[in-house]
Amino acid sequence: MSAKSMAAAVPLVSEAPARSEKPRVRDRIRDSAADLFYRHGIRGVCVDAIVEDAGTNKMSFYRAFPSKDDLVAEYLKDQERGYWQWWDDAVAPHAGDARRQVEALMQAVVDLVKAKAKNDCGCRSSRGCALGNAAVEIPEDNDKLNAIVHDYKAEIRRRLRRYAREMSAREPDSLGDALMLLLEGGYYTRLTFPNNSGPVTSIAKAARALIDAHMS
Amino acid sequence: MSAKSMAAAVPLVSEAPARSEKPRVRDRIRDSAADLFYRHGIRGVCVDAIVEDAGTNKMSFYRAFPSKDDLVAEYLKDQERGYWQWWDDAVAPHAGDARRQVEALMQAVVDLVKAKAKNDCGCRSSRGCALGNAAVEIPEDNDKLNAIVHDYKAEIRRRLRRYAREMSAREPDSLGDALMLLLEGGYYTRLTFPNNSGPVTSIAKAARALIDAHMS
DNA sequence: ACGAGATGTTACTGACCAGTCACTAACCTG
DNA sequence: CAGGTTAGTGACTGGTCAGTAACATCTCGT
Repeated sequence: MSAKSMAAAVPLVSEAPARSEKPRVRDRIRDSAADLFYRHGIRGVCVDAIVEDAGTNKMSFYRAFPSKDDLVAEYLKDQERGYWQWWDDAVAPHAGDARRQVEALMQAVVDLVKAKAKNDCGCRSSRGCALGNAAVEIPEDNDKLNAIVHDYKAEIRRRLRRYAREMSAREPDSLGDALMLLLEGGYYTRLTFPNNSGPVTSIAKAARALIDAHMS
Repeated sequence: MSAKSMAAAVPLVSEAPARSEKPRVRDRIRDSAADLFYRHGIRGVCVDAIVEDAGTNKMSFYRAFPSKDDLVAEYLKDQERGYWQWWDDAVAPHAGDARRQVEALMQAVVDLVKAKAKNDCGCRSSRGCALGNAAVEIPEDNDKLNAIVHDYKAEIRRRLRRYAREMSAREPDSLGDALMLLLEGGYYTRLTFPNNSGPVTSIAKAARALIDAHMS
């Protein structure tokens, strides 16, 4: 946790580079979990599979996380953080121009889909939205996890409605919601159209048409 | 399966109506499974829970279904059949007018959302699309179940593109795909906006705007 | 009333899975 | 080098779950 221990992870002298510096167990677990949860679903991945993938063991897991659910919560929050990072990067070049920001966002979705696999920004896309998919699996009485997903989706809605307002659209809330439907539909359909030819490839064009319709 | 056994389910004379004719075990299992799978997800419902809800026992279950997976396959196909029924009913009043058919379909989605709970046609909506949600849970190596979901989504896409073509839209495939994104987004967001105020309430308006944009 | 097919009961197997325990080994820091 | 921290091992508990076996009962058409 301390700055000192962080520095210690960096080799002071060049050493046998056979295997790069092994990160802390906790981080390896998080990385493995992110990968496995995303690909196989949360209920489809057991703790043993995670620790095996992370090259560690169950005791180290439970020393780092009180329970599997706590790891899931961290996974969801990590995915959310990464998503907002990706979002902000996509819209940053057009600050002050809400319309261009939305268009850049939608184009970024298309680019993500057309990218080979996991790309630099750490965003996975081949199975759509990690948080949305989690909503299918989280039991309804799990308030903690459901709240994470709900807050995240509510923030998406809030942002898109704000863009619509900023571009002075007619009925900005309707436009914002419509854009959200496109976006969510894009993620959802990735589950069954994992190739680069699914309906999501039309999302940028559709968004432009929708915006035009609200800019009389 | 035979016509004779079907007829036997219909009482020939009026009889004690205390409890309506108890359907065959197999059908009760299917009904319970449909309800539980939809509400809690497929991996979240065990065989014991299904047979208890159906008022039967595990042996009768395995006499009627070779495995849980076979029940899941039937569940998915049942849901699909019910969905097309609902779809066809929604568009039937506007046969020959593709644009009105799409508009009626989207309005039917809104109506479904605004309906209190499960409605007459047997369509459930509070947790979105049963088939789409299943796609989150089905392991990638389960070709049989994945094929069911894929074919279903491909048919949605095919139909919407056909409507777009029939209404002589510009770039009909793009319009069809855009409509599909709206539709799928509507289902997906139902998971996290289960009330009647989610983005899906804007779907009919959004669809009209999109169609307009393709009808210059 | 009878037989056959449909259904129920109980108990079981084997696999999986979350979480724990006692103990050991490596490593960093002072 | 001492003592704390971090990580690894293997065995274990208690629970869940899919699927099966043997046997008992019910129902319905004839």
